[in-house]
Amino acid sequence: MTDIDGQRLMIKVARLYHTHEMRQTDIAKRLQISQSRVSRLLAQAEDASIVRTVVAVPQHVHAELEERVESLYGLSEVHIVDAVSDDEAELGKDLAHTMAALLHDVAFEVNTIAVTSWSKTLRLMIDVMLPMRTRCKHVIETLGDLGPPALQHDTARSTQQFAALTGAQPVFLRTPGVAPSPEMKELLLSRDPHAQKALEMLDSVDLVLVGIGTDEIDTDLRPGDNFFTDEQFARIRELGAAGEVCLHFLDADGTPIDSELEDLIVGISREQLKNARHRWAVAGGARKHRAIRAAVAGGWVDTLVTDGATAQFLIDYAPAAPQAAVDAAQAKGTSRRRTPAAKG
Amino acid sequence: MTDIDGQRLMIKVARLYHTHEMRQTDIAKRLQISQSRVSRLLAQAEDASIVRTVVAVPQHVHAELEERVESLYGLSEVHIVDAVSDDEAELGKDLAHTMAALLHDVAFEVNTIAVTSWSKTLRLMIDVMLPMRTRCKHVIETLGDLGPPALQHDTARSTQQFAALTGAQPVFLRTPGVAPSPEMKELLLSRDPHAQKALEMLDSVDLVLVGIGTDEIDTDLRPGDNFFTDEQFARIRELGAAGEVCLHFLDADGTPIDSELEDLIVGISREQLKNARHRWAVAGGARKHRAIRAAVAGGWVDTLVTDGATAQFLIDYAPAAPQAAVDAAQAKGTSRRRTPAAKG
DNA sequence: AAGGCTGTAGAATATTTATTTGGTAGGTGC
DNA sequence: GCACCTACCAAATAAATATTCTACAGCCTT
Repeated sequence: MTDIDGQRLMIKVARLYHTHEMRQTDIAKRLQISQSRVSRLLAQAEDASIVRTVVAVPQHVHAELEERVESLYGLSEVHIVDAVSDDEAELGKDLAHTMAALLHDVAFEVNTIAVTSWSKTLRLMIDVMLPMRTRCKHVIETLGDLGPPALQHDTARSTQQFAALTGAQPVFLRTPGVAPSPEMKELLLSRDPHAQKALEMLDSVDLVLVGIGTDEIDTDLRPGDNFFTDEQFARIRELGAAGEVCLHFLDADGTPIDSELEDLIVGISREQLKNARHRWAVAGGARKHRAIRAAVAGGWVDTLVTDGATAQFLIDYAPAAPQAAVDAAQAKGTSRRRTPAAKG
Repeated sequence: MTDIDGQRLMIKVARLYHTHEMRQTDIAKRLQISQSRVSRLLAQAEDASIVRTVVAVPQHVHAELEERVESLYGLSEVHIVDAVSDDEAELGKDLAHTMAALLHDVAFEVNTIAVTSWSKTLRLMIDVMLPMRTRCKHVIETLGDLGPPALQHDTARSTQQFAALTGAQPVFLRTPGVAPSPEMKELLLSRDPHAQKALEMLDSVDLVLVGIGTDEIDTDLRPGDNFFTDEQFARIRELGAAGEVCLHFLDADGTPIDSELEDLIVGISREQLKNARHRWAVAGGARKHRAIRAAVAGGWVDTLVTDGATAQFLIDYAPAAPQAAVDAAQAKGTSRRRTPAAKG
């Protein structure tokens, strides 16, 4: 009682302040409490995310760039955030917020979402998301566990939270994401009906959210620590890897690279990925340019959230034959256009 | 150029302030501008609604009340705002914000929305809405013009803005909403192909947004001024009117009242209203209790946004035979449950 | 080219908000 | 009952933000 009562007060104060635009002192007077309490309640409300402020970038700001990338690579949507700086951390925040806003108003029906909580940007996105009212039933992880236990924990928590925010059931993949050997992979899976189920469910997802990785080992991950080793990375680079999507390595043009590494991954398969009705990626920053180009050129993604510099890179190094565009065009009609939405 | 450039700066500042949580002075230093300018840019961003703060009431706060109303009246969803006061103006604001938030994440596909911009609360809602990404094609007015030209203008502007916000095409009904006589109605319509088209389009709408009116004349409207006269209102009250939805008068239990007034209305018909896939109403306040009860008891609405006191009224005076519930139950399976969506 | 008009900027200042301080009331465990 | 919490207040103050005030740049007008 006392707790819900406190929450009531918090909401009331938040309402008076934000939607009725009253001053804190006036609210204090009206509710017979001190101004300091009003201030604190507002702070509480913020970090209980009862109050959330969104920065909605009006369309058209980058319309040109966006459309050029879209048509060059045959993407259905590109969203460019004009990053606040080149700093990776700050860029990440911007990307995350943009993706969150985007996700928040998907315009199509969604039953199943696959999410790569293993991506730093996507985890950040989940942290800044608001609850959404969807009909989503299941949120499935795209990959098994990677890296040290602390990271695994974070990842699981993010998946959990994402499910909570969408009102869906989380489906975890609590299995090593990279097995030491193909035999081990089979062995692990054979003993884990949950994982088997999860992998099966990845056959039909409406929306998959992925990050895009480079051909280098992530700083959060120790080589070999539940992940590929330095040697394996070296090997895959030799084979021409420019980046990866859900640990499927791609060459510079996005063609998937067949290697023994493929047989070690426990997670969404290439086919499953391509089968997903919508495939959204978020990634940016100079370090990832090549990888991003690979992912979009190969058609592994149909919606991209990135920064202006990356977009420019994509334009400068557009593929001669826009393979994905060809794919898309012959698959079905042609892609839907962006929502205008003006200002009054 | 200069304008879009200014906008860029505005957005950048908004980002730095809101998503990166920097102080104004730091932003000023970083961008080599004065703090006052930062403050002003932020203010600009607010009223260009590039920045919007939402107060999202967590679910469960009123879950009990809501569910009781839902089951007593067979509504698919009831949303209760804990109003900040009983004052009608303040209540209206709260209702409007809540409805806007709700609308912002509809979970179903929407092609056509019918909107009653003639309702004060709905106009307010439109003012506080953010742009939504939907697939909505058309936004149609549910009623012709009412009241003085100034009000007509506001209404048209609201419809226009609503369409812009949803990325849809507005379909206006620029015709008197109440004709002086049935003959005049026919005459007016026969000369107005636009209106005819609009009325036809109301045959299949996915979502209709309505207010709920009482059995008294609205203060914004002069009797007779493009509206019903005092006499007509007296007459319909005699016939037992408790309220109206889109000018269709209902008795205390929501049964529509047949009268000559029906033949004067230019707007969505009863049948069209009932045919709409989703019917959302927003209304509250003591003055409207009876009218709201009528509207929900008669099944004219399937989702209601209201205040706690009204909800309590609805419970206290629940219909003996929950007619709408019966309707709904036999029509199709049973209605979907609310989205939980928890907090991390 | 001078004079007015407008809009924008920064410096200074006023206002608002956040935090600290010191003190009281209620609750809890011992 | 007493020590020891916590939550709150009032008041004071620090910090942050909004709003002056003034200057000046651009641009008509004459």
